[in-house]
Amino acid sequence: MDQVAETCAARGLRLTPVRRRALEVLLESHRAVGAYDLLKRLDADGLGSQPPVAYRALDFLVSNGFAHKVESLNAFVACADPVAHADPDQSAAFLICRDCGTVGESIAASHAKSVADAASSTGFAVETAVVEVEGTCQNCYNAKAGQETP
Amino acid sequence: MDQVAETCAARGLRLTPVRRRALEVLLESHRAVGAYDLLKRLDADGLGSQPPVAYRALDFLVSNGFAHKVESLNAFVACADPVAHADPDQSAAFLICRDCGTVGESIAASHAKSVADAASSTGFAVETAVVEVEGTCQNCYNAKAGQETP
DNA sequence: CCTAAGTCGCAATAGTATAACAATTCAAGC
DNA sequence: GCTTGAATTGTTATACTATTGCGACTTAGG
Repeated sequence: MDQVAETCAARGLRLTPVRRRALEVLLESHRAVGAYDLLKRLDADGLGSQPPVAYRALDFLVSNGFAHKVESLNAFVACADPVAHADPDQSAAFLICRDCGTVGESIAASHAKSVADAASSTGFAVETAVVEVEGTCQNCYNAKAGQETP
Repeated sequence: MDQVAETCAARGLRLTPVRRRALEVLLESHRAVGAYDLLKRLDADGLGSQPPVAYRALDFLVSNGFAHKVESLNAFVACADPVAHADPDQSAAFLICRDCGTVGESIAASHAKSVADAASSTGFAVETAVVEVEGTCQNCYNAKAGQETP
């Protein structure tokens, strides 16, 4: 959060109350947040109640690399390392747990990059790469294994 | 198309008129097709006019590995090789051109697989992997290069 | 036959996202 | 301070994507 504030200052971006609060919400919930869930939170804080409020804040965060959209959930997460993703619209890779809903940005860069490289080598000019893996995280997997015939 | 018909017969799946026509539409347009675009086509053929008609057909095609959903477009494409994707919900990788809209299933298997493997090695139980690269395909890239200062 | 699973037709509704435009705020230069 | 232009916000309306629920019907298998 402080990182982001600094980055904004450095780049002359305006981290307005709505945008700041939106990022806080994403950071607090370690899962993907839908635009309308975010909107509820913003509305509760008196920061606006109409869809464009949420979408504009999210657009800002995403296009400046502070958050990502998880396409397969139609939802958004805070970026794990805003500084590394200095470039807007940079690629990331996500592990999405279907049981607990957490979204990890773990295997990230290397694989997103290798995919992008492979695409480039076929003459395709890459703009963004989306890599999303859905399944069960280790915690939930263990938990389920423990439950069977208890 | 014939392949799919055979596969359905072999697996005891019912390739009904709506489903067959839906697959034809996907195959004919070498781009991603939205559910409502598909619905228009089906309606024109008197095969139904309500959203569930399209979504049910698409569900059938996707869950049997005859088509894929392109998450970043909220649209669907026919699977390039239905037989290879014998497993339902199998992974694929797409190259999506922002200029001409074509969706290629090119760099596919190897990368989707390596991503899935990497996830597995961290203890994550993979169910599906989504790999989508957006950018400009070679054709469009060359076309644009030719256009500059004509 | 008959029955159970799968499919279809239809109506309603839920969820996601954008367009358009007026009003306001802000930072910077004069 | 004042002006000006760009960015941001407020608001309304609307478009697009997707699912739920239920009753009717078809179909394969007993």
